[in-house]
Amino acid sequence: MSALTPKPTEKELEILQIVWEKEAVSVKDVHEALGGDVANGYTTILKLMQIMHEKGLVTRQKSGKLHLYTAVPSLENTRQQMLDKMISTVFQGSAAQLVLSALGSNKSSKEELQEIKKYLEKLEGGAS
Amino acid sequence: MSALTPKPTEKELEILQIVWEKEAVSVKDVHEALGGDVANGYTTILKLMQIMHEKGLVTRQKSGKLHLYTAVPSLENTRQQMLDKMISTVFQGSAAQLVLSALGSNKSSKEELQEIKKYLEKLEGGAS
DNA sequence: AACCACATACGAAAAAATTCGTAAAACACT
DNA sequence: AGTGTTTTACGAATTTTTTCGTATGTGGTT
Repeated sequence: MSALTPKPTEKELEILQIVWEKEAVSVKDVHEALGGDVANGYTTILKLMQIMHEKGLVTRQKSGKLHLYTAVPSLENTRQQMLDKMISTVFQGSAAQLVLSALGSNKSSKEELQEIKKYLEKLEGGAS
Repeated sequence: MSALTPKPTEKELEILQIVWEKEAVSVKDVHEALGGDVANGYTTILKLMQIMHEKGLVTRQKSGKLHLYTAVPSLENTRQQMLDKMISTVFQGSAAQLVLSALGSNKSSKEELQEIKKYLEKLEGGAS
């Protein structure tokens, strides 16, 4: 087991998205990526990122006069955590049901469906 | 456009789970299903359900001295909404990626994987 | 060093979500 | 009608999350 990071709040997740995309980002980067002052005040984003730092959701390092932030939890882990929770809360614990629902909305291309099928076949070869 | 129900909060979602399972439930039912007083005070659940009623997440009808609650948003719609949001926030908009993640970590049974495969084949016949 | 632009720190307010104590109402039974 | 039990109503406190104003710091330029 590792020292887990707390579950990000909704706004924190928005910020993490940007941080994941770009590896190391300034507050300004995030603020702009989220739509600038129209959407959020600069100090609002700053404060959020400071809190995220306190919580251990991001690390940061000085670069000149500004801070560059990096995500601590990986995108994959976060995805997994969120999926698990969703599966247990609205899919009766069945990952398969979630998959069927996700496929059902018809947002995947033929190529993607192919890829999924290939992956399924790979799975069938190995684990239970 | 229809008058949508607001997005349920986390606790509200816990309650909705019970309501979905049982069609029409009393506060007592929900309270017990969620673990009784150990987990939540009775009036806490009651209050939450009253708020959900105000918000339009549930309807209710009197039955003797108590109220029986029914969910307004369907389980399917809620699932879809939650999936869509999750896909857009942590899966770069790709349902296929979500599917791969959900299959990857997990223990879906061989039978479930088969079912998914079958469904995929059905999909390939139709949509793009 | 004085100034300016930009970045951070801090504190506190506002908003949202959760919890619960207390009182009133509804029904059942005597 | 009176008493007891269950259920609801209401108000308020608490906690969590989000927002932002103001002050302070930092580095570059003159």
